[in-house]
Amino acid sequence: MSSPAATTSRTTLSGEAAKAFKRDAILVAAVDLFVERGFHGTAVPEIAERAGVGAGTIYRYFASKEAIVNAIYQRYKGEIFARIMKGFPLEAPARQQFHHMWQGFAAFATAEPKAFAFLELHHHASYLDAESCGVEDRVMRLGLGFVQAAQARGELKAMPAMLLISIAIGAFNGVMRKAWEGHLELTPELIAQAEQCAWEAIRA
Amino acid sequence: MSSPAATTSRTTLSGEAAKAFKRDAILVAAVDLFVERGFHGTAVPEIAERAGVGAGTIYRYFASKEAIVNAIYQRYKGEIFARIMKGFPLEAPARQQFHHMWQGFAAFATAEPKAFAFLELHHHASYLDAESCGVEDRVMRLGLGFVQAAQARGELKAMPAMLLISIAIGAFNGVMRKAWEGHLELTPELIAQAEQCAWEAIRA
DNA sequence: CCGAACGGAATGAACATTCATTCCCAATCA
DNA sequence: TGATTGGGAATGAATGTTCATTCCGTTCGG
Repeated sequence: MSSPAATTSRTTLSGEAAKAFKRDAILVAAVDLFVERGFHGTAVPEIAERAGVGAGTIYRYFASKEAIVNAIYQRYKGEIFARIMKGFPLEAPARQQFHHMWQGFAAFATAEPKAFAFLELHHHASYLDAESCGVEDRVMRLGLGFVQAAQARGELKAMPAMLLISIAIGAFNGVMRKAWEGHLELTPELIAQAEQCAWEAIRA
Repeated sequence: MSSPAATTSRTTLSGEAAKAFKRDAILVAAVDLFVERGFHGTAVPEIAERAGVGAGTIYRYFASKEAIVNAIYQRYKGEIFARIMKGFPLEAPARQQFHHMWQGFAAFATAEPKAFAFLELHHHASYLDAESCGVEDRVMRLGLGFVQAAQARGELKAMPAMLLISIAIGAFNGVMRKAWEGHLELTPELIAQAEQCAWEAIRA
């Protein structure tokens, strides 16, 4: 991200790009394997092989296996958060805010199913560091605020805000999981139907 | 369960009981650790220590680490299935059937939170054998039948049956997860509120 | 006393990480 | 221009550790 006028005056751009590309290849390979076999079930040399690099190369980009899993977590959690925030209808009725969130999550889960599965499966795992957990916390606090505001306006059920959130997120995850397992085909129509169901679960 | 008039005519009850007890201790210890650290993250000697037996003893009761995880899966999946089937209101309206299922799941998840978390986390993992996956399939097929019957009666939304199931199960899991994380206190009232929400998600 | 059950050290395989070496390429020089 | 070279990047075999499983001397119930 930063471009320090470092040691060499005019750095080779192609070199920088190649570096970012390789780092990406490692992360993508790791996501695949972590989803398929879990963190402890995946060997670092396996990640290297799938990424098309040597085992030692991994350690030029990441300090440890844990650093990889945390980098993945923060990258995709950040990506999904940015997608939700972008164009969020701050002043709109709850139904519209809910629509924006649901479709945002669905767009992400459809575009990057592996990444979404990863975030699901590695939620609150012991190898996630404080930074990773902090990301999750901030997202949650933000959501709580919107739910409570909507409840005050009488647009959502008068139940614990956390309950409504857990039901909506849970319903979304449930649908995505069944789709991932091949029991459900993720068409735009199905996503819209699911959205309507979830809304009816939490609306006043 | 079965009492075959086997090899020894009158077997020593205390010995048999002690054996079952020790087997149980191993399974309970394994559930705890698998939930905390995952399958690959748990060492067999750790299981032995928590169960209060020697590492070698484990292999007198289970052929391998995989056999342990499958025994756990099948035991608790069977337990939860039996609980749901027991007294299921076969001829009642869908709302009542839903109530029975929701409360049955909730009773299980409250009584055995670790076991419920285990079933959640180890869903469709690569170390589950055909038998374990079969259990899951049969439960699902049964549920599908009830949902489709209720849809035919116009009591549930006219959407893909699998969608309604995934939303209801997902909502339940979402609530349990947040409770597990300490963000929600599982009182009977909260469970009832969640039930009402989930019902409104799927009812016609 | 006997045989089965037990415990825990022993074993061999697999793993995360390191490091001595090779490779690549851009800048330099003849 | 074409050969040379310096240094960062990449590599994969080597390392020390950890793990699932086995083995055998000991214990215990009957």
